[in-house]
Amino acid sequence: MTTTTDLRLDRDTTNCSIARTLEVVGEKWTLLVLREIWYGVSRFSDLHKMLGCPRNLLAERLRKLVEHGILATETYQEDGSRSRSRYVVTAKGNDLVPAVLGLLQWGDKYRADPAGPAVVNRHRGCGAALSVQVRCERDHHVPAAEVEIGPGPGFRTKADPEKVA
Amino acid sequence: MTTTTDLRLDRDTTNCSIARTLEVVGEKWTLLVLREIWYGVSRFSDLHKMLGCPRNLLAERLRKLVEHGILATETYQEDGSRSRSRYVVTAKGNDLVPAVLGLLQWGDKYRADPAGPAVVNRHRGCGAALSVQVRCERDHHVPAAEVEIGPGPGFRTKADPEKVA
DNA sequence: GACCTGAGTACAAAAAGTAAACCTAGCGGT
DNA sequence: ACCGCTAGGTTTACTTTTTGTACTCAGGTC
Repeated sequence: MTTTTDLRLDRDTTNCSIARTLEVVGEKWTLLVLREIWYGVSRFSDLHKMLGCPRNLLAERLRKLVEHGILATETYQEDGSRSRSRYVVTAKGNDLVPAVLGLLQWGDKYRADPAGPAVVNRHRGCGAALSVQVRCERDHHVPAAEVEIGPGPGFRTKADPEKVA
Repeated sequence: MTTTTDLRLDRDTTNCSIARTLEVVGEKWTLLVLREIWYGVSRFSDLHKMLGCPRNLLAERLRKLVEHGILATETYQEDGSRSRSRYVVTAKGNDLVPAVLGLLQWGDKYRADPAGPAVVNRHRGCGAALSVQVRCERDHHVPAAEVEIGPGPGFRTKADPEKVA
């Protein structure tokens, strides 16, 4: 990853999509809660059992994820129990899959268990293993060294934070 | 994302590549430090200026990233100054690009500034815009709904954490 | 009416994050 | 030889989060 324009030092850093995403999912446990729900765990007590995190944090993280529309609650009722609610991932939540699989892929490569990864992801139907890739619109595979960062429409400088590029 | 085998409730969660990755880069500021360095900022004081984070945290995060081989230090010398060190991303660090661009892409989609994103990423040379995608080995584009999770070689159950699948 | 279970809330202690002051080389000027 | 400047950190005192555990609450079973 390199840069041609000098975004370096007078860039206004308040408009950053990475930071904005981390505001929502960057706290401890949040992405692991999502992991469990993707893996099929949906009830509060099961999530707590799997994660081993404090119950109040689990409640808070779930509340925030629901607030942001990443999770939704569904009510369900088992025979001989009262109705309860469970958590499911929305389409907005599913759009986090590439980012999270990116983290998973890095962990598989650099911090793997001696026995190998605990889970593998495949393309349902086709059965082939998955990878997360950076591609350009012309469908070239883009390695990190060929990523070029340039100012976008919302680019601002520190000197003049009103004016957009 | 769905699951066929029941990974749900008796899965041993201690072998997880997502969690392992977050142990290294999941603390506050860490991914933003990497962002700045990818954007071309490399000196301690410049990083501090751009991020506005506490200096001790910046020092600690840099130390941890270097320890894990995600960053490396280089010494350089400007005219009339003593030699100093700056931080550069290693190949191991660059392998985090897909994950971080995944976060950026989500932020661009759901939490964009009214004016648009501050930066855009392009394929150097070709000039086309980038996207992060999940693909299978047969090169199908895989939407979240078609991701199938199954036990991998390091899969263990809670009941019997010794035995791998 | 006593007891169980799922889904939380409440709270004290520990850890992490924050802000600002302080330290420490080397340089260049005098 | 001393002075002050600068880059790159440490230290310290304070605030906020996270942790672990205990408690509540509502509906259903016995």
